[in-house]
Amino acid sequence: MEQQINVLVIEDDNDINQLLCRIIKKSNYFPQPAYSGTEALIYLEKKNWDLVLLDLMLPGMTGEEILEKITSKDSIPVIIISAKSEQQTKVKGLRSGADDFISKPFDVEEVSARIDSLLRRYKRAIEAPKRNQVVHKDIQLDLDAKMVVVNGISLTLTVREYTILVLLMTSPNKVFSKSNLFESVWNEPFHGDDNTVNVHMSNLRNKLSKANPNEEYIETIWGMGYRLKS
Amino acid sequence: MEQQINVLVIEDDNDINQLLCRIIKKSNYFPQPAYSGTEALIYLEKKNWDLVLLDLMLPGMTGEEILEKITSKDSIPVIIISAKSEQQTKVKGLRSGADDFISKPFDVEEVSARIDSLLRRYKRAIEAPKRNQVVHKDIQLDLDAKMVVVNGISLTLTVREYTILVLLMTSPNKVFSKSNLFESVWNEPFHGDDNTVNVHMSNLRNKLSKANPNEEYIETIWGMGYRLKS
DNA sequence: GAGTTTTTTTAAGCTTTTCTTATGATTTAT
DNA sequence: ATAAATCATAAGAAAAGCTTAAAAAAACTC
Repeated sequence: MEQQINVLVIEDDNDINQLLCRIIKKSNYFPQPAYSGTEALIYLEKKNWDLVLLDLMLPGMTGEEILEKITSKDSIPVIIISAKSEQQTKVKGLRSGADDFISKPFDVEEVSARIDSLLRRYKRAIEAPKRNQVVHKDIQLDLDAKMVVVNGISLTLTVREYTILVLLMTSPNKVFSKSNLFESVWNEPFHGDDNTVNVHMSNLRNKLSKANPNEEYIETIWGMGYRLKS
Repeated sequence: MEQQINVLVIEDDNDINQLLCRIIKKSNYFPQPAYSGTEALIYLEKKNWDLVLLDLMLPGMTGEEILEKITSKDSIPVIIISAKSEQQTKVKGLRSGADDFISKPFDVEEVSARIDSLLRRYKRAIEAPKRNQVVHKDIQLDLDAKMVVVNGISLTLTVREYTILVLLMTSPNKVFSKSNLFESVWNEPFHGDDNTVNVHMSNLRNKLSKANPNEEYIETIWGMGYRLKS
């Protein structure tokens, strides 16, 4: 479920507005043109915007006023796009809360790159920190919560079972010999005639198949060890 | 306790580097000059930087390589400051992860404004999740007042109990091992056979359940640690 | 420095997990 | 086909981990 990214383009010149909208659409964002300050305000109220492109010379309301409205309320990223190219205007714009300032005439590629760059940083900011998850078939393994969900059912595994499952799931194709497994999970050398690993495997399989009887997750490779069944 | 803001200035020209450092100092940030790519890498390892100013033409290592190193690891904001002013270079820089691109010769005020603007957004990003109120079930935790209210009843916790509760509540899903907990709360290495954490947990649970006998807040994950019960 | 509070240690009882053992099943080799 | 090797599973003993109370030690308070 991808979130759509909305960009408000506030620019009275029809051609330039269209051009900007085209740039935005090409990057797979969703542009909304606004041709006056007052129109812009209506849109600003209505939606949650991810980015505003703002011309400074506008009918109805100056760009500076709009900028103030935006920055006083939210922290929506703003890029000013303006024909006023004096240093003073630039500095003032940036200091009043704009994130970038592009002078007209602008280079299409640069505008696109600056939009992407700003959204990249903004998205990183609002994105919830990603969960540390590993998935195989319908097994979901959360490494922070140390939680295992199979077929929608939450399992309570013991440490050994959990550690074995993590090991298998982080190398889904590898065959783990008993020696392998033992030394990784127990952190001590393996002495051949040991049934311990087998028992834990059996218990783990048992719990997994109780959560989903129609699926096999762990494969026995005779004489070699175990592996996730793919 | 104000956090100092560190800015790494990677620029081989001595005069320009000094000028940039002066701009930064004037805004009350802490500049660190680096005069080559290799020198920059050393600094990058050593500290947590809030911003990097990066010249593209460098001895030892190109700016592009440094940019890649930075963006591949962290998300430190980067402003490129370069004499290469072709559109292509700009776009490429921005697309490879830079947040801004300033062409030489630059205007001092504009550089300063762009630095402030970027840091403004960056700080907002990292400070946003730092709320002073944390809530879980009917536990309200005020980090400023260091007060805990459960079920409407104010609790008096000891420092240890309080710190443990804060830790649990700031990562509601995470399982904290005793080692985890001990090292976070006590700030010293954990030696396995220690019952201290257990005792504090018991006391904390005791106080919590006195405030609300009908609710369980802390879950024991056998052999793994503790976690907030959700 | 005596009294109070907090923290740590100790120890006993309890719960859960782990390991061992035993037996039966399955696969491979001859 | 039969023996040998390897694996699966159940059950119970042993070990490890957790809880809690209470005492000892340490850290504050006045």
